[in-house]
Amino acid sequence: MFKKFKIPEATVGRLTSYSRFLKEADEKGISTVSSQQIAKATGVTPAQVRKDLAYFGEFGTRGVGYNPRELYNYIMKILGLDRRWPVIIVGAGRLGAALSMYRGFAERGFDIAGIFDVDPEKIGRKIGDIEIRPVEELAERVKEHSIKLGIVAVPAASAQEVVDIMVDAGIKGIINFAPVNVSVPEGVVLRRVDLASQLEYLTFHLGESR
Amino acid sequence: MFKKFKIPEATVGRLTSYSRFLKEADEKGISTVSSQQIAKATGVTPAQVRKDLAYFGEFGTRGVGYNPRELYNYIMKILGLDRRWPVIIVGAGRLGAALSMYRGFAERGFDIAGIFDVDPEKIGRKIGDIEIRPVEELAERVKEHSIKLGIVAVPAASAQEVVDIMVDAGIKGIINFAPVNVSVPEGVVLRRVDLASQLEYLTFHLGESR
DNA sequence: ACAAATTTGTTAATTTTTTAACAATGTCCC
DNA sequence: GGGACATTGTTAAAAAATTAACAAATTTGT
Ligand SMILES: NC(=O)c1ccc[n+]([C@@H]2O[C@H](COP(=O)([O-])OP(=O)(O)OC[C@H]3O[C@@H](n4cnc5c(N)ncnc54)[C@H](O)[C@@H]3O)[C@@H](O)[C@H]2O)c1
Ligand SMILES: NC(=O)c1ccc[n+]([C@@H]2O[C@H](COP(=O)([O-])OP(=O)(O)OC[C@H]3O[C@@H](n4cnc5c(N)ncnc54)[C@H](O)[C@@H]3O)[C@@H](O)[C@H]2O)c1
Repeated sequence: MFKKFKIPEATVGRLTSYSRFLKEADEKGISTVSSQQIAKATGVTPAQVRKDLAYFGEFGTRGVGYNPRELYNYIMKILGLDRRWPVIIVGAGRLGAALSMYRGFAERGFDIAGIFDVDPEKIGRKIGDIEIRPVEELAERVKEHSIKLGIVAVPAASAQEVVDIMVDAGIKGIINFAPVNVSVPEGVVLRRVDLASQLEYLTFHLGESR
Repeated sequence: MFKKFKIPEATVGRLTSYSRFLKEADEKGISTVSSQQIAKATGVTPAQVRKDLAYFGEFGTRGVGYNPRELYNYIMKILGLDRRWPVIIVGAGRLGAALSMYRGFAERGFDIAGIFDVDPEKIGRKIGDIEIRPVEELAERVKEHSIKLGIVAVPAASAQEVVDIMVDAGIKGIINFAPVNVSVPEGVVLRRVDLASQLEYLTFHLGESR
């Protein structure tokens, strides 16, 4: 599709920011934006914006700038968001429930296509209009709907076990919210989100000025 | 305190991982660990572990390794976690509620010291044993308890407004969960956590194999 | 039509981060 | 006590990412 030799990890995150700004600009009826404006709005340098885009092609016009809608569409395609993605969540606790109801996912093309848990108390209940199902049904559902994405929101002690079940079922991309390192086989993309660590980043830097 | 010339941003995140492993090792009664073992458990290279630590001092013994408890204590000190930190949360919605109840924060030294919202329906209710208070009371509470850390869990449209209130009150480190760029003055550390973007990282990489 | 002003895409330079290499130090075993 | 082995701290090399610079393309004003 696009040349994907070696894209800096951070570029992907910035593309998300750019796309959000571009969508807003388009909705305001703006017909051209410069790398300067994109940079200002997203907190990076104009050179960075152009460099990031250059990995994937030429999307602007010299002397003019970019068309927001057009560039937005390109970026969404680069990110793989020119389609909708079903996502399963394992762990219907507080975090799992919050994520299940998060409208921001749907806005970016992600549909919650299943919530699983082991707690008999929770199975059968609904979060929004999705019923919590036992983990035993996970594989069937993943296969039936060719689901590729999963979110792990179970306690740390169960995270690896859940990841293994997901991988066996055919999940190819996983976000793990449990504060523990889990391993996945080649070909499965894993991302850990450690919220306590985010706070620690702050305290580390506050410490600098002591 | 420590020399802090220029520490890679990623180092801070890795220190969190190391510390978690070291705590476990210590609790198992293990008396020495090597950079090799730390690396294996946290998914990095041994050289990386030693380099990360070298920014801050010498914590091991050549030919031997590190004492888990000792190194754990050092790292916690480096991260600024040799004390407890009160944290306020603004936005008592689904995410704010989940975060308020998250035991993982307390385990790392963070205490939820206030939850604020504007919704009259929510003010006065309790999450766990903390009462949701109106945002108007934020400044008073922050000043009274010298609170330095805040979490923003309000809709994107209100994020900047809330950040401004926090900064005015004296908050020095902020985590923003709203999918929007907000700005803070010099001297305030800001971190954005964009969960949709995490999923997009996955779809981007899944796209590679198409 | 042409000069001045913009703004991109791309290449080069710089900076930052990671990885590798190895001398210094310590343990273990005979 | 000495040689084989292990493991750190540190320096050097390599790789990756960011920033800067500038030629090419476009628009605007005269
Ligand atoms: N609550 C937060 O704000 C928050 C923030 C960051 C990280 N986390 C992490 O996310 C995870 C979930 O946190 P939480 O607060 O929602 O916890 P929780 O205890 O409220 O929910 C965990 C859920 O997982 C289910 N579960 C346990 N083992 C399971 C298994 N093997 N298969 C399927 N489901 C299983 C439990 O029944 C429960 O419903 C934890 O690892 C936590 O550290 C939570
Ligand atoms: N729910 C999730 O899992 C999730 C995940 C990632 C990011 N987010 C982001 O976190 C934020 C909160 O999400 P949510 O799902 O909890 O939304 P929510 O609507 O459930 O809660 C938002 C809360 O903020 C309060 N609020 C609004 N304006 C305020 C103001 N000016 N001052 C104080 N409080 C105010 C509202 O009264 C409400 O209680 C959003 O920006 C969302 O995009 C949510």
